[in-house]
Amino acid sequence: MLPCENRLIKKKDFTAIYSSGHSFSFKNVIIKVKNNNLKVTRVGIAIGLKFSKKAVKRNKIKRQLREIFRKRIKQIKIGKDIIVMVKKIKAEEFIFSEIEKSVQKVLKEGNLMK
RNA sequence: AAGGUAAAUUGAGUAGUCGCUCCAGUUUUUGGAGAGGAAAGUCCGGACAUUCAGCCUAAUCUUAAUUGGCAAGGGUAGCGGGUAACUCCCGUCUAGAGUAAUCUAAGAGGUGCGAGCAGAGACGCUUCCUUCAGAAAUGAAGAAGCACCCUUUUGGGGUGAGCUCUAAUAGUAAUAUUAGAGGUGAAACGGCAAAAUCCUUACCUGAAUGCAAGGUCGUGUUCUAUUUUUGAAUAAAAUAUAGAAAGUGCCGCGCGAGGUUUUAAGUAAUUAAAACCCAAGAUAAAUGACUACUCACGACAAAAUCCGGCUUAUAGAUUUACCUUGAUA
RNA sequence: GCGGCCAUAGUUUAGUGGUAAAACACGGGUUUGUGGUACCUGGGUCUCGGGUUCGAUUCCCGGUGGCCGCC
Repeated sequence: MLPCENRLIKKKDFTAIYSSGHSFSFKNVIIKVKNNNLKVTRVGIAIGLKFSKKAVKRNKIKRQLREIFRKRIKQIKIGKDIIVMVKKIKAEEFIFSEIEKSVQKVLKEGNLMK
């Protein structure tokens, strides 16, 4: 789990990023980014019913994404708001290492790494 | 040994590193706790909260509120019991399925069950009608009284089972068994009731909405209306009250119809007593990742007010009781 | 989370236990030199699985998919 200051919580922030954020994607992972005028990076995760109808699967991918960003939070450029979304995934690709790789690629594409 | 029936338990484990939620301490890292048998579907029933509550009667007065009754609405439907309550559970009767263990059932009465004819009376008979076969005539199918015997032909008679009533015995009761009587003897015996009730009967019951119920504190933003003051000409500022929009803190929120063990009552569901125990409480919402070892190589699936049921999903493992068949003694 | 509703032809709707209906659309045919119009005609697993019933789109139970409301 991420520390409190690195979480993206408020509804306003989400709608702002959805409307005017830059988006990048690789395979099944999509990212939306916007500058905030703070000294921290904030990450929000959006997993809808469309990903899977089962709560277990949705919870699991949320946890895995959080773990990925927790490891990398200090490597990401400061002062960004990020939303992460995931499309439907086949059972074979539903593995931690696979998701980690694709997230890594997306972050490079968006030029977010230090 | 094989096959079957009924039920119960479990739902990978151990060690380490980093990280999350809550609690306690302490003052900057220390200790403890952290998803399920279905947490699910939301199909029922409660607890709890808010709002509403017709008529009569008695209690000094008042009230839905205490007593007794009615109306309206809702529920239940073999019989008996359990429970806070239930469409649940237990026991039992009847009917049906099975060699059996056992399983299934919403199982009161009336009205009703396509149209017409005969008939006292039709859901059944016949005809129309529908479907199938056929070139057609026509035949078959469209729920439902039986078996046997005698006589003999479009019929007549007898016996049994079945039906109704009465009595005795057993049982709290539904009911069962035995005995007797009655008419019927084929067209009136009997079937369907899941329409979850149009009417009746008996019994039970305030109703509606649901924790996004509801309560409370403060902050600050925007808009609208009103009042007062300043001010002056339609504008600005301040104060107070009310409403709306957006966002948010706290309570509700987990010690409870609670668990575990023992004893007692009961065929059982369950109840009573004693001892011990405290076991998630989040709010963009906590359980993940990595490493090592073991095996059966891990199914279905994750709390969101709480509890009792029902229903549906579920890999594998373990246990108990019973039944049938076969073998041996 | 709590509560409610719906599913019938390609689309929009009827259908209160007894042969699945209408409009538009679509396919085929006739008329026409061709097209339109007009006329004739065709196509349903009544969302899926059980149950009650002689008989179910309709009644009951369960699943699947979709939609809506709530400080």
